[in-house]
Amino acid sequence: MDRVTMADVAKAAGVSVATVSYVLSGKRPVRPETRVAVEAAIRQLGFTLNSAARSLRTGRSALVGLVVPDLANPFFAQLASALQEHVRDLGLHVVVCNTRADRREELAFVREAVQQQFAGVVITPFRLVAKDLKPLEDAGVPVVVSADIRLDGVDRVEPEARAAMRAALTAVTASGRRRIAMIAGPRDATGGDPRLELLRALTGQFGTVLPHGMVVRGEHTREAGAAGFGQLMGLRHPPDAVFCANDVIAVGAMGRAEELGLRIPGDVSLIGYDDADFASLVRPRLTTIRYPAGAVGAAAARLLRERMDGRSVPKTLRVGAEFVERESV
Amino acid sequence: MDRVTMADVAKAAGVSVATVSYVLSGKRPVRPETRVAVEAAIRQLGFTLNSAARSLRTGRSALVGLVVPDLANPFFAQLASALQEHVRDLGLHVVVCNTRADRREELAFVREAVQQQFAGVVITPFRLVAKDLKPLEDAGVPVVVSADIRLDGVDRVEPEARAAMRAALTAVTASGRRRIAMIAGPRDATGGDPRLELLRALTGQFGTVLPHGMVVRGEHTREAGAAGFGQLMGLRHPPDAVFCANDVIAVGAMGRAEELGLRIPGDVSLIGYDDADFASLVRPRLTTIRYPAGAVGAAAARLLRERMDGRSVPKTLRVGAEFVERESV
DNA sequence: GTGAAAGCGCTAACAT
DNA sequence: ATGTTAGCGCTTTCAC
Repeated sequence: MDRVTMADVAKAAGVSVATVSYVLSGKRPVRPETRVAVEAAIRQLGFTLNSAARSLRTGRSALVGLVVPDLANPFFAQLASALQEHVRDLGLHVVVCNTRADRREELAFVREAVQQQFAGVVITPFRLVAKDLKPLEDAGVPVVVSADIRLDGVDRVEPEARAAMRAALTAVTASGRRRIAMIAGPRDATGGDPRLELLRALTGQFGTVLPHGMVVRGEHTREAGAAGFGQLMGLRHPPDAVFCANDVIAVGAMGRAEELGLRIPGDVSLIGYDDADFASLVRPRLTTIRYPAGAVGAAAARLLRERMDGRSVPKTLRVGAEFVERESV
Repeated sequence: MDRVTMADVAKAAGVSVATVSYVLSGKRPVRPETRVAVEAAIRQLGFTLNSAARSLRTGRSALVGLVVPDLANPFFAQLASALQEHVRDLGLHVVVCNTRADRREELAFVREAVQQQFAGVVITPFRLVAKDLKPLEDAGVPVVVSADIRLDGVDRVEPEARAAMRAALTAVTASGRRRIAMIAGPRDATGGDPRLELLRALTGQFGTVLPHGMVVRGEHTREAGAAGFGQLMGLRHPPDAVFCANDVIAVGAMGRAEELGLRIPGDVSLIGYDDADFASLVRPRLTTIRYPAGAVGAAAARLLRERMDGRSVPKTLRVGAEFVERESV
């Protein structure tokens, strides 16, 4: 019981392999009766296309790489889920690449994507810069960068978070807080930390500032969140409101607050980012800026498809972020 | 700037393509100096293997499919992460398949795996039965089933949860609870619900029973957890301890308890399963049976590798589950 | 509207 | 220890 090939189908249907191929691809007209015969043969023999052969011939695989710093972070898990769902219709599969925020792993996956002739790559670069993505462009692999950093010449999906951040600041200052701080991502991350930049840009409008001493940095982990929060609270003049680069960090901070006997939001307000699903589960429920992973996945899929359909000018899609007020402010 | 092929490398190194291939694969001895020359040429030309060509030739791709009911469930996200990490060393990539517990999607992915000649498949079947996996075996694709259900003839990784469940029951009965209930998975899920069977088998030893009326069923979602809990609490004689088929369900139940004004564990004990990372985040902290996703991923990778190395008799690996006592009992 | 045939870049006999 | 070569199954040009 060997593999069924197009040749088998062709023989069974009394046509040439070329015709079988064209019936499948629709790339040239086929007489209805021929089509029917071929389709019958396909069904009868249980033929399925060999994608390795197709890839070899066309120079493109049916794989989309998803490169993220932490697949276990619910935000990225949901992104993976959504992306997969959306590229399925295009007959594509999602290959996940967990880089653990490590630059070498990111680079390794970029190389893999070229080697495997991926149909596309969706990446949230963490320590990669624009030119690291160059090999992909050179190889003609469509790239979508999902991050709120400015990167030229590539398709991007980024949050539209200004209004949400403003709303957050409004809520924070309305509850009398003035000493704003942030637990941001690592200094050496790609693009610094755009969420920090946004916060900084906006604080001025609220009669406050975000002095350097009020910004601590770390990885996007609970541990870093705890450490950062501890650091902040050890200051001579500790903050009364702490923004976090994402919800994972915020949850770490919340844990440390409890250990320190600090009440949230009584003693200090805490604001997350992403609205990961545990955000509404922790106590107090985390007030956060929702960046919908599902919508991001959908946007990335759209960008990818447009590229594959021939668009050649870079495009960026904005996904709306939204202030979600719960109990931590 | 065309793609660099083995032929280019061979020419540059002054050898044949076969030699280049053998240098790469190590499948036959090569003189050191030859090897060096080839490696130099590879580096210099920036050659990378075309995996489509290799796959076409060998009849095997470098892809491992991970088929799960819900990629957004932290347990499966971590499994994906761990699996990827472990198969990387084998030069394999992980293709994720989110089936949303839908039998048709599960079947579709099994077909895909055959068509794409996957190097292996790790699957947590939800509505698939043994014979649905047959096409994979026929195609010679190594399969690892990750589930606590008995399936013959395939490699499996399953939890060793008896002791943990006994510990849970001990804790529950020690706090005076006797009216045990369970929110289990759907009746039509593959293998029924083994976690329910385990609980049922053990309750007898604790001087209690698990009558049919005390078992409600639903999907592995928060909504189903909430609904199931509500149903249980609407009983004439409601339970004073509720086991859940996983943590997602438990969290749903916890939410409904709050809406109902029921205190946990004051009025009713709640026990989860998995120890997803939000389990320690909810309040009260969820007491649960930890099934370590990372270890499951590692075990699956090991099984896969052994198969690829030639083992032909099915094998099952057990991963220890552990009772984690927190605040909900 | 259909067919014949040339490869895509590898691997693995089968030589030597 | 190395080289030659057939062919994996498809897509697509060129011919009819």
